[in-house]
Amino acid sequence: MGRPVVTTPGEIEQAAFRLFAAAGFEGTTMAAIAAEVGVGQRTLFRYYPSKNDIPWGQFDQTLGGFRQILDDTPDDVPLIDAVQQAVLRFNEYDPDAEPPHRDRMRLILRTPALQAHSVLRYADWRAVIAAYVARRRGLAVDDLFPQTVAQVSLALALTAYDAWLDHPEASLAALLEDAMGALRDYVAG
Amino acid sequence: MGRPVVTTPGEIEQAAFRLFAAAGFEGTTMAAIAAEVGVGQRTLFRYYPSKNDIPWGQFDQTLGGFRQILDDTPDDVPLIDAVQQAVLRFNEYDPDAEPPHRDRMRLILRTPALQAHSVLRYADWRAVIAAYVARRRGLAVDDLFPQTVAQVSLALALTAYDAWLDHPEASLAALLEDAMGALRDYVAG
DNA sequence: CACATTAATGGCAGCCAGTGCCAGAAAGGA
DNA sequence: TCCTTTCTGGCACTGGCTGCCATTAATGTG
Repeated sequence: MGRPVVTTPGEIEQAAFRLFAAAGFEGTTMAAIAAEVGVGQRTLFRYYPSKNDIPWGQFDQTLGGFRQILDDTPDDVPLIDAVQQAVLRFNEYDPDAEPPHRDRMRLILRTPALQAHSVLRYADWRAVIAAYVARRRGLAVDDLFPQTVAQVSLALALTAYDAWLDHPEASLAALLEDAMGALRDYVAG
Repeated sequence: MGRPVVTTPGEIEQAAFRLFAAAGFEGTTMAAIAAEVGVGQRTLFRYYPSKNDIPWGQFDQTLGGFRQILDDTPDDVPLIDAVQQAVLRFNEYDPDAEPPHRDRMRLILRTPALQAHSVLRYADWRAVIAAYVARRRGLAVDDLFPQTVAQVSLALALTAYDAWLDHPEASLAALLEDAMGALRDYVAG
């Protein structure tokens, strides 16, 4: 029971993106978003801990799915393929869900304040990979190997995403493969 | 000519680190730092564009040296070795300069606000690597290969630094090598 | 020796994100 | 009807940061 909620994270997100599109991220104040939603500014901060978190939406909850994808992978799949495939599948979207996803990622990857804030979000994403790699190899999560794989996986994903923003005609999946290919070339010499 | 300056970036840095050590980064206000230096708060912001930039000190100027190291590398050195060696040399410090360097890096890598802010600084560092790789391979800086190498190099450096904070007995150089070794293992399968 | 010119200082007012506090609103249950 | 629960939103406040501008302290120049 108790007083019913007056809005939803989704509603806030939509209102916010509307304003971001019009005035940019920096040019949009929390007061303006609150007004657009028709809610008190104080309430806004109960739905999103910071302005920087709004573009990320429900990212945290999707990490469970990411973990699931990895756990569903048979252990006889080579580690690098397991991780690579999981990253690919985690970033698959319906064709009609792609344009908004791209807008969201453009905002996140090209707005300095969000670019900075993102590393705090990526940390959880990396932890999922590190935990999986540690289990597969019988290591501790903090060991150098799992940590390296997690960091490198993020590096590849970021590179692919960034290229995707400049080349919308290419598929994100293909770019992720290309980035992995570049890494193999680099290491092979 | 004109009015002489009343302080230096170095003096500010020292005062700031003194306060950070006592009250933590978040617990130290710009007003407190200004008072410690004996300077107006407004002046502080002319020396450092933001509180987050103080721990980075003169990092920007060191990038010239990084570029130099790469440019001085003979082109017949395999690309991966050239980059790896440059990263190693860029992070070499006198034995007596190491403890403060470690404190600085601990602050940067373990304080969320600084961790976030750092990506904006890393961007310049990555650009140095990307530019070098692009030249060596006759590619554009924006191409996937140079960007991937730059991102991955940063991933390795961050992994090594993070491990270094937990294992002061190990040398940073050794950890960088280990991270590279982990990457080779990972890619080799 | 005045007197410009130049360049840095620092105070002040103000913006914006974010927080603690608390009174009040709106639901369900006894 | 009253009580409990839960969410709301206003208010005051902190802290980073900026624009504006008068002031200060140097270095020329006549």
